[in-house]
Amino acid sequence: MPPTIADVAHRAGVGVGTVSRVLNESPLVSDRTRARVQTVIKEMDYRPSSLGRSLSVGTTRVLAAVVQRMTTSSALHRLRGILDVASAAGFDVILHDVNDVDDYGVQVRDLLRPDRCAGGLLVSVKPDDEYVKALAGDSVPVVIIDGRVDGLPSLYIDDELGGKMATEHLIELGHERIAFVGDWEDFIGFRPTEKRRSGYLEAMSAAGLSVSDGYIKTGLHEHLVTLDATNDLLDLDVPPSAVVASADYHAMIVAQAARARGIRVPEDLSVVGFDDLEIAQHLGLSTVRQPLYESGARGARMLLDVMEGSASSSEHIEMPVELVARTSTSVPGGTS
Amino acid sequence: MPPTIADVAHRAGVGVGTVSRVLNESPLVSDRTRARVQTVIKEMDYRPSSLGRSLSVGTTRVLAAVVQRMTTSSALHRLRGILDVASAAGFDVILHDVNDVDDYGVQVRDLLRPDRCAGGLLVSVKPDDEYVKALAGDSVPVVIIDGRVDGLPSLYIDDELGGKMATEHLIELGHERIAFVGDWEDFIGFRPTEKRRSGYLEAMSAAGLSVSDGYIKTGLHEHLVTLDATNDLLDLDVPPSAVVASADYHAMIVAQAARARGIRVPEDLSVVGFDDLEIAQHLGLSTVRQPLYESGARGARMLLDVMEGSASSSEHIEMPVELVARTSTSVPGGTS
DNA sequence: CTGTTAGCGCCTTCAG
DNA sequence: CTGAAGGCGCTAACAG
Repeated sequence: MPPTIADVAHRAGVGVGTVSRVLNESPLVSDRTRARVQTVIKEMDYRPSSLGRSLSVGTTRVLAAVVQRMTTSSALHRLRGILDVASAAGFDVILHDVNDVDDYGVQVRDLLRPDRCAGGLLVSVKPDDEYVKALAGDSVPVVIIDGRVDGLPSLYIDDELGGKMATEHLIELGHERIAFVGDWEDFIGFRPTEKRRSGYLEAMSAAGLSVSDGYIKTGLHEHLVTLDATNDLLDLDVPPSAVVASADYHAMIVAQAARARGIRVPEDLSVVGFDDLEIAQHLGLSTVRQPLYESGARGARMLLDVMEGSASSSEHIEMPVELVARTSTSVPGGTS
Repeated sequence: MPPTIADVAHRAGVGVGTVSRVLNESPLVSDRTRARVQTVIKEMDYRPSSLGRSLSVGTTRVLAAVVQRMTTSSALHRLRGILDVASAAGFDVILHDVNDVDDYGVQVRDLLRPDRCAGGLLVSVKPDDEYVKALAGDSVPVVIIDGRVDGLPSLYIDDELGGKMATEHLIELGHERIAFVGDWEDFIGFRPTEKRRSGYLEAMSAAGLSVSDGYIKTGLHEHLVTLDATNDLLDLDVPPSAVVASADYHAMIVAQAARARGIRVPEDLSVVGFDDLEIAQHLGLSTVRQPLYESGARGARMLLDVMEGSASSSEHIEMPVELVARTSTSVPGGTS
């Protein structure tokens, strides 16, 4: 129903080739005809069909972003970064939420084909080995955001370092009884929580601190009810004086659980999160910041580069993490 | 580079028409040939090009979701609902974040065309009047999620009622000094905050309660620093004993601001939010729940219906709001 | 039942 | 500089 290039050509009294040329800003058009064609285009409110164009040139003007169980705000922030640069570059972005453990490989492989998109962003999603190898096949270029896989351009942070920084912050404040609460809600991801926990353990042992029994509460998202986990912690004979949470989301809940029992934060319990969501700042939550929006934006830019061949197809970029001390942590006993 | 339908036809020793027929499950194919073709398809790992198909049938297998400044978790939850049903129906979804006040009309109009998608979901985005009229043009069908516009199928809630319910909850608990804190971060939306505030005012006056000077803090997102707003409130000679926030996000900050000055929640200050985000439950936040995920899912389903003509193109559906009382509200002075 | 053919809308040679 | 024609991958209408 919308006008086609032929309609425009007809009305302007030129051939479709000419219209196509003015559309693509080819210099091979006289100013006169160009002007005439452009006028007609305005008149008819003509917009070239992206479908026709894509089929013809063999490449789409869309990027695909694959996320998993998009429940977290961190995914949202990354997404914004992606959308902003994609949009600025004139690309649409298809958002795909993988929620089936079993055939996500198929889902992703089917999505990442030249007829659906020109490139893919795997956000916190780890392609299975088969897929990584098959990438040589008919897949479009891909970059990993929030994860690292050999052979694929990736953007990631040092989760272990992050966990260590959070813990060291507490140690420096004088804490000795430090617990760890976290989940690994990701089922096809990189399990950052495990690495953060390693960092925690490392920092503890480096400081000669021991981790008491029951001081580590981890589990699947659905099973780890952070509230309960925190209560368990607080019920111990020797409860922790501080806890490092694997994410701001959990840190918020830990703090709430504590306050609900009359335990003050940070006076009686210090809490550190991870991510530095927008809300963290408003809640005064101490946390390990990772560049969320930036990782999305930079990842998208990287993909664009790879797509046009101006970037190596196997760059690995580590984004910085940084401790942000706010008011949810203090020396044991309060008063900082 | 990927195999085409012609390749398959050739290898299977049949015509492209036949391959197309088995692809589309036409009954007009003998079991024998069908089997042979399918075998070849597997062998070659052939997948039909969505591009070719779309161009041919004249309609895409993609939905477009338009959001504005996707910063809130509520948008995220709605999005999940959309993705789930779209994906189940075999549709891709393009996510478009409008972030330019000026030409969002153009952006949206260009996006909502048959060559880019088969239907559009405007999430908390209000199409300008021009656009609504122009919908008769070459636009694809559209449904509004989280808003109501005449002439377009819409899904919405009664924001005024919600604001009223939140306020009445507080009133029933015995509060008389109730403040309102909210923002209207949306620049092209339906300004739900205004309606919620109206509901608040209505409830107050219905109860014969007066709203003191300075008890209403509203403004643009960037300018309304909730933390400051709360402090202003608490600095008043006669500070409120309760506040209704226009969203859980702000409620969380209000509560934090209070606690930071040693004001207990809910003993010294009751706080009600709006939305019932996933985190609200874990924080014990009393709030007015609106069905976020459901609105996305149902909106998408509705769009699918409209697209296949099985639904009136101008249905209005009001989703229910519900007060969820938790532990951030109590009678003035605490206890209970 | 099945092969062939004509488009779908656009870009890109290839002659003029 | 510009018009005409071929082809992108697929579906649908048409002969067999």
